This record gives sequence, C-alpha cells and structure tokens, in this order.
Amino acid sequence: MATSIFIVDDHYMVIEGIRSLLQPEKKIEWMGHAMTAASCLAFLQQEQPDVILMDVNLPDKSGIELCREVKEKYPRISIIGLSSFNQQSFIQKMLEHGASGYVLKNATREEIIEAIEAVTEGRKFLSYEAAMTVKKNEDSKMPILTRREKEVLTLIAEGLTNHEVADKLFISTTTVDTHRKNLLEKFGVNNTAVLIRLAAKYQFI
Amino acid sequence: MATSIFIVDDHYMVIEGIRSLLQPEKKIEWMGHAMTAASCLAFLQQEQPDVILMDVNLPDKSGIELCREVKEKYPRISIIGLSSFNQQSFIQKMLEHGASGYVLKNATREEIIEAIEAVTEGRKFLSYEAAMTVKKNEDSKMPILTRREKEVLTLIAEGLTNHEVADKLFISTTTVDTHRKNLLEKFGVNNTAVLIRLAAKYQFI
DNA sequence: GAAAAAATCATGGAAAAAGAGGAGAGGAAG
DNA sequence: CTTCCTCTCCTCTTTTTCCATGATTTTTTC
Repeated sequence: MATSIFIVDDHYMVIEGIRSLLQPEKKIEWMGHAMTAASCLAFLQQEQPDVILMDVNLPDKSGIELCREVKEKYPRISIIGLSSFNQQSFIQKMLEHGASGYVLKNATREEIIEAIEAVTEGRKFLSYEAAMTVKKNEDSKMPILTRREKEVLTLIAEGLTNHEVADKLFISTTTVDTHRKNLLEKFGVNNTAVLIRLAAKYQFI
Repeated sequence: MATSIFIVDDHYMVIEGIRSLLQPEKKIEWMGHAMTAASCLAFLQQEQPDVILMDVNLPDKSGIELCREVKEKYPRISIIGLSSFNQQSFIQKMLEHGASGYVLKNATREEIIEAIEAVTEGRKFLSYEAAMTVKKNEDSKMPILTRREKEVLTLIAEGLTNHEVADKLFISTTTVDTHRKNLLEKFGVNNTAVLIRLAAKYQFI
C-alpha cells in the first residue's frame, strides 16, 4: 500500500524538487501541496494524507503552530519538519508539538524516503545533520542564561545603561552590574560589544 | 542558441526543483550543479556556463564572496543570486559584487526563466519581492559607512578598545574615537550595545 | 581646479563599564 | 540538612566610552 504525502512549503522550487525526487517512488503517492498554512488546513478538510512534509517557516503562520493544529485535529497524520537552516530550537519545538521527524532541505533523496518510511512505521526520524546540530549545540559555547540575565541582556541591547536597567527592573544598579558581569563571564567575553554580537548570533536578542 | 546554466546551492531539493522546472525548456541547457563554492570553482576551470544560479548561503563560503571571485576570473558569466529570505543587504551586496540578478526561492517557473533571459541579454533582473525589499530598505535607516568606519566597526565588534583599534590601524586613539562617534551618529544611537546590535542586523559584522 | 567628503589629530571633562572581592537571602534538589 | 543556584546588594579602582568643539590634510567627485 502506497503512502500518501502532502507538502507545505512557501518555496516553489522546494516543492518541485521534492516532487521530482519522489516521482519514481512507487510506494509514495503525491497528494499535492500548499504554500500557506491556511490552504493546508483547507485541504485537510477534504482529504488527509498519511504524511505531511512541513516547512518551519511559512508566510502566514509558523510551522510549529501549524504542526500543533494539524496534530490536534488529525492525530493520525505524521508530520515531518522541513527546514533550510539547522536551528536547534526549531527542531526541538517541532518535535515538542507533535512532529515525528525532521529533515533538512539539503537532504538526499534517500534520506527523505527513509524519513517517510520511518514515520509511517511510527518511528521518529531526525536527519543526520539535524541530529548533529542538536548535539553540537548542546555542547557548544552557547551559554545558559537565567531568566533575569536574559531580561538584563535584552535591556542592555536596547541601549539602556546599568542605571536605567536598574530603574526598569526595580533593582539596584550594583545588581545590574553583577548580572552584567556574569553575562560577560558566561559568554567568555570582556566587553559589551562582543557580548551583544554573540547574543545576536545565538538569537537571544 | 541555448543558454547554458549551472547551479550552486547546498540544498539538494532546490537543485532538483530548479532542474525539474527548467527541464521542459528547450532554450536552457543544464550543465550541472555544485553544492559548495569550492566545487563550483573547480567546475568552472573545465567549463563555463552562460549563467550561474547561486545561493547566497553556502557551507564553505558566502555567495557574495564566490560571486566576486567568479566575476573576477570569468567576467563573461552572468550570475543570478538565489535566496530564501529577502535580506536587503544580501541582495545589495550580491549586486555590488557583480551579480546581474536576484530571485527568491519561492519564485515561479516563469520568473526564473525570465531572470535567465534577462541576464543573458545583459539586463538586470530582480524578482518582484526582492525589488520591493530593496526599495523598502533604501529609504530605511541603514547608514552608509566609509571604508575606515567599516574597519573600525568590525574591530569594535571584535571587542577591541579604541586604544587597541588605534594600534592595529596605526592611527591615533583620538581618531578612532572620532570614527566611533561618527558611527554612533550615523546609526542614530548612543552606545556601543545598540550600535553592535544594529550592525549585526544590517550585516555589517 | 574648486567643492565636498573622508581621514586624521587634539583638549578636556563627564558618564559608564570593567575588574576585583565579598556577602546574604531564598528556593530547588539531592 | 546541606549544597548549589539565582538574585540581590555593597565598596573601591581603573579603564573605556561618550560628549562637545575645533582643526588640518588627503582623497574623491563634479
């Protein structure tokens, strides 16, 4: 029995690429595609595929949100996340919201087919590189910040001085100074410039 | 006479998608693809296509850099930038480094073909949305920096103090201070934190 | 070749951040 | 109950940045 699949991605080239890759595969039946979350949901009211390949970045809604909604209404459908960049947080969130797998857009034909097979059998599938990213980022230099440190960091990035941050958070200037020093230490840097650069890199701000 | 094209993109699905889209087109001859800047340059030593479709994000080198290199060695080749997100600075930089056009990855088949036709005729082609982005951002707040200002900004972002920057550039500390002040003024901010945040946003660093 | 822009340097002062060190209160986890 | 973490607060010194103002030389641009 063939596995029916549907794809949601706002990039025409990617849709076409996947279709072309899966064309010769007899075990896979192409049901169509949607370029927005809305049209995906509209389609699902008519027909339900076995598997949805879903981009994490959609124009009208995040793939993470769509993932949650689809799983809520149609729990039988397996969802495979699809992303061009290996952002660990997205991967994590897709899986938390019911996705069964994750493949990167530079995946090979074999990898996609393997992912589809895996999820139809109820297994999870993380493409090698995505798995590596999860791993790499875990032991990378990205520091773990406390709630307060994130608040302070955000305000620093907005240009507030220690004194202004202190006023805003109703704490002492010296406390802000301590948080700031801890931030510098956690990031392994010694001034605001590099702190903000890394914070931007790690998407804290 | 057919136009020969080559594609550089690290996403297999995109390569496959474009190939599939251009397959029926008789006027276009598919020469092959590369997934890294290095293999692209290696290919070009053997054969030169008329047009290269080039992703701005490559694993080993930025598309902007590759663009510059290719145009330097093979000025006859037209380059079309390819990107999934419409970041104005990338578009701008690709064009500054010799690209003749720019299409987004959600472009339609017609748009890609039109882009290829345009550049072979020596015209520039910016896909509608990309053009909109350029326009929108042109009258945005992105400041225009001088060569020296960019150098100073980069070093500040690396964590160097005015004194250290001065030593590195063989200029006086007061000169660095002046450049720094001008940077703050051009960005319309009043401290390093916001300066670096915006610099990161505008891809200066 | 004149005008504009960029790069260079300076003085002096106020504000802010960085560096070092210490310390107490409260909560979570073992 | 103790240990660890987070958040809080403090002093003191040094370094760095920010602000105001002005000026000379070199390079671009028209």
